[in-house]
Parts: sequence; structure tokens; C-alpha cells
Amino acid sequence: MRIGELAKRAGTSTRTLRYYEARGLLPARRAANGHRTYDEDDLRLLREIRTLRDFGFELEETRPFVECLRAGHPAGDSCPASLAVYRRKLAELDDLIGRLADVRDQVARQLAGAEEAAGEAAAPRCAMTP
Amino acid sequence: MRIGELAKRAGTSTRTLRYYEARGLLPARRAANGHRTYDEDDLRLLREIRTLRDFGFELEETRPFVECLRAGHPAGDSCPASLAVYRRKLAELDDLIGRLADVRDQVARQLAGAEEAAGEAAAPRCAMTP
DNA sequence: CCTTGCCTTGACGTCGGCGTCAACGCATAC
DNA sequence: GTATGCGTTGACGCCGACGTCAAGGCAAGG
Repeated sequence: MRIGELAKRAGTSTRTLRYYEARGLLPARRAANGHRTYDEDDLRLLREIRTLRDFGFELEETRPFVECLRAGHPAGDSCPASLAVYRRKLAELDDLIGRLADVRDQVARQLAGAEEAAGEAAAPRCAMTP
Repeated sequence: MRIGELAKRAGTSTRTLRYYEARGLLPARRAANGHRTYDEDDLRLLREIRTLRDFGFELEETRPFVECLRAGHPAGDSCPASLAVYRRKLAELDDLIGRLADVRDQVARQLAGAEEAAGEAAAPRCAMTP
């Protein structure tokens, strides 16, 4: 399988595959004419990468999963290094979600206060609004 | 007040202030020698910007607030355009937090599953662990 | 022979919000 | 005079994960 087909089957671009190769994440064998050659295992590795990236993992964070698969394990997360990344990511997510929730509440309060102020301005204090 | 003092009082850098000026967000008057000159109102505007940026607002999103203050309103969020930004930001935050929560749960499930698999591998099925 | 379509490498562009020089001017303090 | 410390403009660097050209090679089909 050449780069174009792999890209299509994984729903990504050839540029992305070349980028991954440059990063040492998904090296390719070469055909006699210099064209990159991939097999079904490479597709599995690539899908692992793409899935993790869809989850918001940085490219480097997918490396343990890829190496785990390449080492022959049934799943990318069958290795301790992968679990460590999971845990770190979980902590990061909890932290981030917590901070965003705080911000969300602050913004909500600001909005409520500003809307109220605007309302009072429109209908001056103690107006007899029915 | 010159740029260095304003930066210090707002807890930011002169580079940032020049950047804001280049963006048309915080224009400065000039002294005879060409030095930028700011007053207390500029400090208020700058603090408004910084507060919003700390909340994760993009620079452009702070513009309505700044213009609102500059128009003479008591608060940056006293204008409809500012309220619109608040509402948009609130929706964005809710959406983002929701998606992150989904990802968090997916990662947690993956982690749990992988830990269980690792545990079973260490202590093969039906081991008599006391 | 020529077009089409795949592939190759190389290199610059993108996005935001600045950081970090470089090279210079002007003013006060010593 | 000169060292210090402020200011000025201009321009490149950074971060990640690619997108997007450019220029060229090689094979099959009409």
C-alpha cells in the first residue's frame, strides 16, 4: 500500500503521514522506486495515533501507544508507559475542566450582573413593571 | 505616565502594550519627544483587557468592552456588544466543557479497561488472590 | 508522443500573542 | 565626557500540526 491509499483509508492526508515519518512516529519502508510502502499493521498504528489525537492528545503523547503496538501487544494501551499517559491526561483534563468551569461561572455572574444593570437602567429603580 | 510605568502597574510588558496599540486596541498619545503617554483611564482600559484575557478571551473579543469604557460607560460590560460577547463565550465554554467531559470519561474508561487487563495478565483468571 | 496521476523532496505559510534581540535616540546622574 | 536607564522602530523567533505550493520523476493508458 502506498501513501495515498493509507491516507485515504485512515481519513487523513499524505502530508500528515510524511510529517509523522519525519517525527519518527510512523517510519515507512521504501519500494524500489523510492515510494513509501505500508502494510495493514501501519494502518493500525496510524488509527491508534488518529484516535488519540482526536481525544486531544499531543503527537508525542501517542508515541508510547504506538511503540506498545509495535512491540506486539494486542492494544496500544497494554503497556505501563501508555497507562502513565492516560493518567497524566486524566489529571490534565480534570484540572482544565475545573478551571474552565470556574471561568464559566465567573462569566455567567458577570453577564447576570450586567443584564440586571441594563434592566434597571431601562426601567429605573422601583418602576411599577406589571 | 510612560509605557514602562503603565506596563508595571498593569503587570504586563511594554511589548504587550505596543502590540495592543498596533492592533488599535489601546492607542497612545505622544509626548514631544515621541514617547508614548498614558493616563489613569488607559490603565483602566488595560486592566479590563487583561482581566478578560485571563478569562481566556481572545484579544479581539475584548474590543467591545474597551470601546464601551471609552464611550464613557461605567463598566466595560455595560454595552450590548459586550453582553453579546459574554453570551457567545458562555456558549463556547459550555460546549467545550461538555466535549472535554466526554473525552475525560472516554479516557477514564480506557484507563480502567487497560488497568483491568493488566491486572488479569499479572494474576491469571480465577487466581486465588486472598 | 503526450497526458494523467501517482509519487518524491524542499521549503514557506498559518494561527495568536506576544518574547527577544538589534540599533538607535535622548536625558539625567556622576 | 560617559555610564545608566528610559524610550523608539523594525524584524525575526516561538509553539504544534500540519496546509500548500513548487519543481520534478516515473508509469500506464490513449
